[in-house]
Formats: sequence, structure tokens, C-alpha cells
Amino acid sequence: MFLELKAQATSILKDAIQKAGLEIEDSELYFETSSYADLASRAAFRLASLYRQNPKELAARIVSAIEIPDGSYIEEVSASGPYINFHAGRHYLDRTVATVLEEKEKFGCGAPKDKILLEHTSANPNGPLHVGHIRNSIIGDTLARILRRAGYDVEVQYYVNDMGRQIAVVSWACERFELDLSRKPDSAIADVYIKANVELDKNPEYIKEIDALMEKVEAGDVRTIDSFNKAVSLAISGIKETLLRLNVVHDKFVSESTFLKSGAVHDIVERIKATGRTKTDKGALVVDLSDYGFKKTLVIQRSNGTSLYTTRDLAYHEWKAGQADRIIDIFGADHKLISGQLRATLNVIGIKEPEVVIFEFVSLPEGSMSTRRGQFISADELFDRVTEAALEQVETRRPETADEFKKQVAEMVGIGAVRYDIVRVSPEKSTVFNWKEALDFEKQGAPYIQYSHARACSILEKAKEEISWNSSAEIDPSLLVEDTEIDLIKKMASFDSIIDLAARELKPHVLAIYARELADAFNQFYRFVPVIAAEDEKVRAARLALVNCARIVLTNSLNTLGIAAPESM
RNA sequence: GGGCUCGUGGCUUAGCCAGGAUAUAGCGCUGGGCUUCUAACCCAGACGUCGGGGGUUCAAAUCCCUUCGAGCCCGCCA
Repeated sequence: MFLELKAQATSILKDAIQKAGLEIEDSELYFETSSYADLASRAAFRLASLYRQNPKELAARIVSAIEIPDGSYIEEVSASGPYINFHAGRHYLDRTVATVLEEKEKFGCGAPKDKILLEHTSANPNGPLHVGHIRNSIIGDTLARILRRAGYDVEVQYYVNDMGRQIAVVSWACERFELDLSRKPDSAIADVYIKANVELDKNPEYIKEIDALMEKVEAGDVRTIDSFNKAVSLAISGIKETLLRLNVVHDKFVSESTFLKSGAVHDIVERIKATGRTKTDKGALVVDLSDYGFKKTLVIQRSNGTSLYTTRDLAYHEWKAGQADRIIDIFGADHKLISGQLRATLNVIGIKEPEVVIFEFVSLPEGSMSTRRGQFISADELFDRVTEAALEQVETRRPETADEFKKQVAEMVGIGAVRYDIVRVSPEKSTVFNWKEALDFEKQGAPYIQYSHARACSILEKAKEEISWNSSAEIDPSLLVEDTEIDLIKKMASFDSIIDLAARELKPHVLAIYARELADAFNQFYRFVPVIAAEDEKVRAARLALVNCARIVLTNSLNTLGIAAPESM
């Protein structure tokens, strides 16, 4: 709705500027939102410097040339000093309510768009996901949901490292130490992986054994490959379990080794060689990317002839480029340099480059997390503790409810809180994990939004019982005239523009903030406007419809954030 | 040493790319509100050199330079 409002305002403003005998670039016709107006233009400032005239006078001149077409969402345009303010009218509010009721779960969806292949998480299968990894999963999964709602056809992939050095260490560790199969499989893998690394640090001569394993895999040795696969699938099964609990879904798990087996790795090395950019440096094959701003060369083949992660990743990206219009990768800050080099190399051989979303690190008070050193907080532990804390809350707040209900709510609230806490801050901020904050539900986070949703559901439920309310009954939205009602409608109306913005800029935190503001608007309405107890029957019907609208948009927001929307909590 | 990112009330954080009307919100703090649709809520208040310095501009949290602090990265790991 808001996107349409903005489009109408843009067209009205453009015509008026032209009619006033002025000219301005389309890129200057953007709006800001403020407490003064639904949309405010600063075009007069730009025109003032262009024409060397007073911006106030120009604003007045443009406003006097404004013509609002019939049926427009815009009701009034006024100049306030140099600002040109656009005010939405009743028609906009009424259409918003009607559209939400009509489109329901589709409200806020964009027109069908291109195919996007999005890769996220892709953590090495050498242990369980930790709180750093799930920042990747949550940003990636939320982005996938946002892009789908924006209209894109999104396929999500997890790239499985099943043949790197770390996996060789895992495989070696599995032969050397007993796996504790009573543990979750990824944790059992981490146990022996950590032990193996201690061993390798003590006795560096074992490194030769690791090298030998990697050479065997690269050469296609069946027994070694089989042992790698066993370890990898154990770890991946545990990782999948964690992701499932987090409500994160991948469409495909793609193994690195497929590109070696298929010959794609060999082919892409040949393609890069053909550019004349490669040379041999101490036996290794390197690419010169100095004209792309990379001072150091990129190694794409070890001196023993084996491939590296980078080489296999190049082949993976070549494959991805062939099956989608856009490729998006979610990477941690440690991948900044390598992803830049990857993009440059792909550019050199004429392959579509990925768009890379980088997020900064989550560290512990004692330093950065490391699976190798066993220094990490697993996602599983976080989920357990957070849902336990949520359960305590449900027990004190809803003691009368059944145990099964309490458990379900605790899971929805706990996992929702984790997802919201991570997605609400921009990816470029580095954070330090802290238990006290992670277990705190008092702030306006996911539970606040979920609670608003539950309240809306509760009103509708009660209305069904007491006055046999029916969601498809005809209503008159123009009876919604209270300030809090209008604020709520306007907030709901902007959902589509939030999805559009988040999708365009690949910024999921924009939606997280919106959802909180929407809940805020609903809670204020809830506090000040009686619904079931409304004095007039028609007003009551309109308000019930508004509550239903709020429920729908809250559900859509929560769904897009991958957070459960409980009907009662 | 070089590159990238961040620095906004006690804490966490939006805004910065496209400079403009009172700098966003939460936690915490002070005070108030449940016989009314779930108080995981609402209302009011205090708290800010937008890291420091310089510059550009009619106008800078936003652009440029510089400096300090934090994180990440810098070829045969991923």
C-alpha cells in the first residue's frame, strides 16, 4: 500500500515541478517520512541550489502547481517552509483495511521476480553449530523469507565441505578415538575433533598422515572417501537437527566433492589458466588479481597438485551461476578478502558474480569462538537454556494451563527470542555473546511481538464466542477514526515497502524493527480503544476487522522473520 | 606494516549509501496505571560533546581529511 502511495506522490510531485517550469533529476524525487507528514519531499532544497532561488518560495510555487487526481490516496499537499508535505487521505486508510482482509497471508507480497540462489550457514561438518554460525543461519534464512515475500523464486543451499583439511582431521580423529554415540552426533564429532587437534599440536609429524588422507581423497580412493563421508554425514545430521529447531530450512545440501568428481574443478582451473593470469609460485598455481586491487596473488592449486577450498568454491559458483539470475552468499567477516578474490576471479572468466552479505563476528567475553579449540557455545545449549528460561516465564504467567501448552509456548518464545535478538542488529556490528542478555525477555523483542499477536487472537476468539463474530462480515472501515486506529492502519500499510526495502538492500534487520513498531502500534490501540465493549455495533464490527488486520500483518511479519506466531501465550 | 568493518545517553541500538524540520527505540533509573478484550502491557520523566580534531556547505550523526579505540583479514586453512 505504501509503495503505491509513494508512487502516486512521486507522480504528483513530478507533474507539479514540471508545471512550475522547473526541472529535476528523477533520483532527487525521493521522500522521507516524519511526524509532519506521511511523505515529505526536500526537492525544493535541490532546486534552490540549482536555480539559485529561495527554497521556501520554490516549495510554495510547486505546491500551488499541485494537482491531485481523483481517487488518489493523497488528500492534501502543503508546503511547510522548504518542505513539501504529502498527507494520505481516508481512501488510503480504507483501501489498506480492505486489502489486508482480502489478501490475508499474501498481503505485502511483491510481483513474481527472478530466480535467486542463496547460500547460507555452510559451516564445516566438524562439530555442532555455535552461536556464531547461527548468526549466519538467521540472517540467511530471514533474507530468504523476505526475498520470497518480495516475489523472488528463492532456492536455499548449504555448501558442505566434505573434503577439506579439517574434514581430513575429523576422519583421522574418528579412526583414532572412540565416538560417543550416546551424544548428539555433531557433538560427538566435535569431541574427537578437538582431541585430534590437541594430538596434532603435540606431534606435528601426524600432519603427514592428514596430507596423505587429502591426497587419497583427491585421487578418488574409495575407502578414504567412504570414511570422510561417514564422518560428514554424522555431523550434518546433527546440524540439520539444530537448524530444524531454529526453523531454518535449506532446499539443498551440495557437497564440495561433487565438483571435483565431475571434473568441474579441473575445467575451471584450465579456464583461469587460459586468461594468462596464472603463474607457478613455489610449485603452487596462483592467479594475479592486482588490477582488481588485490596485492597478493590467489592460490588455486597446491604444489602437490590438489585443489583448495577456493578452487572448489569457484566451480560451485560457476554451477550456481548457470541456474539462477542472482546468486547471494552469506559469509562471516573472515571471508571478506577471499570472497572479494572469488568474485574477481569469476569476473575474469566471465561468470556471474555472487552478491555477498557479510556479517561481523559474535565473540565470547574471553575471545573469538573456535570449534578446533573447543571454545564455543553450541546453538543447542543456547536453545535449551533459553527455552528453559521461557518455560519459567510461562509457568508464572499462565500457571493454569496444561504442561504441553507451556512447553509449546516456551519453545516458540525461546527460539523466537534467539532469532529476533540476532536479526534485529545490522550485520556489520560485531557483538559479544552474553548469557544474561540472551536469557532476558523483559525487553521489546520477539515475545513482545508474539504477545501482541496472541492478544489480537484472544479478542477475536472472545468475539466469536460472545457475539458470534464472523471474519467475512461486511464492515465500514471509515468508522476507524481514533488516532491509535489510524496509526495502526498506516503502520500496516507500510509493510510492503519494508519488505521491498529489506529485499532491495538485503537488510533483514529493517523488518525486525518494523515488526516491533507494528506491535507497538497495536498495543497502543489495544490500550486506548475498546473493541468488544464498543458502544456502537458498526464501530465494534469495524474494530474487530481492524484487530483481524493487525493479526494478519503481525502473522505475516513474524512468518517472514521465521518466528512462530502463538495464538495464546 | 597494509586492507576491510564498527564507534550514537550507564548498557544495547536505528538513522549514515542518496546532507536539511525536535537524533530512533529498548534495557536500566524515577514516578504512575490491572472489578474493563491476556500487565510478556500502557503512560509520564530524567539521562546525548552522535569517539576526538580539522575541512566542505546556507545546512554535517550523515560527505572529505586526520587521529584514537575495538573487531576481522593479509598465498598453498576454510
